[in-house]
Amino acid sequence: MRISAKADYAVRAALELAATEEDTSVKAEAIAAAQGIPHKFLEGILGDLRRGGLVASQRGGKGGYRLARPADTISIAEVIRVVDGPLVSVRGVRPPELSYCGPAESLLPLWIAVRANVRKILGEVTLAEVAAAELPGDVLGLAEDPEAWTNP
Amino acid sequence: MRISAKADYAVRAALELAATEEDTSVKAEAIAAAQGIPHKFLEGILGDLRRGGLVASQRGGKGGYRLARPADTISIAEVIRVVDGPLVSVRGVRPPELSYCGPAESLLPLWIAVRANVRKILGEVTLAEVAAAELPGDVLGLAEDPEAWTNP
DNA sequence: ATTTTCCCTACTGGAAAAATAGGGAATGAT
DNA sequence: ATCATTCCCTATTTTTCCAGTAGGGAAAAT
Repeated sequence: MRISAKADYAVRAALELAATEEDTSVKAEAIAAAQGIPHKFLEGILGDLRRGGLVASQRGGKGGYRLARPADTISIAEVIRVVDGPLVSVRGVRPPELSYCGPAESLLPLWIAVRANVRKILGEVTLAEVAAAELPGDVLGLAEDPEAWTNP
Repeated sequence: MRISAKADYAVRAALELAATEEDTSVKAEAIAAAQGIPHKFLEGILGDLRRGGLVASQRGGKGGYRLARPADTISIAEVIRVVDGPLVSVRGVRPPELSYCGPAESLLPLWIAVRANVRKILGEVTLAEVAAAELPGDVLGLAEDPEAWTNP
């Protein structure tokens, strides 16, 4: 299960915007520099976010990007979906479109359960919370377990 | 977050073996036919599983594959790790190797939490449970929620 | 008018995923 | 001993998608 560079970059860019005062715009170049993201690649991502209705843009001298909605109303899941499509997929298709037979039949509910669990986390955490380093209690609980940081 | 064809195939192949009586071997071709997996591709995957110590093989006329350990001691996570490496990665690297700065700093514990949650499910569910269509209670609970089956 | 910045299209290089091909080595049956 | 079967290994192909690049056009401010 791999999270793409695009999704990672998109979330980080959105976090930079979330950390800015409302109604001030940030230039793509500034975001790129702050987060170490290739400038032109980031421009494409910001375009996706704009078309997805998550950010607004302004051209010209004092131009730049800002969030289209308050940071505490945008979940991490939303950001990822806008740039990457479905949050979880198996062989490129969404779990509900899969069909298994024989002893593999219960694999479908298993993938569904995994997806539900991922959704629960990424869907409840907002840009505001991550930017302020104030993750919800249940998420913090998971992340604080030292076991969660060990490798295999 | 995408689960590869290889991981999906590997789990399904392992489930076919789990559904067989112990100490009887199944030919690669039979598994391929039962699950609709390209034969030669599957042979490579079975080779990985063997080198990973999850299946044993036998050549010749009555040859084939069987699980190297009881099906209730092999988790889905183990199968995926053997063929695909790390269960969860961001831009190809494991979460603990990542480093974020500025407002993105709390992104790391978030990915860790996601990974912990995925591990909890795929690490506790065994081949025996899936093959017998008897998922653990907590997993079933997640999968039974109708909300979990809706698309976005 | 000029500078700045977003915006759009195309495209490229490369890696990884998915699958194929062909033959060598072990095993069991005849 | 021979033969069919099946796993085993290496290499190659084909495809797809990811990540990044390039160049210029359109809007806005100064």
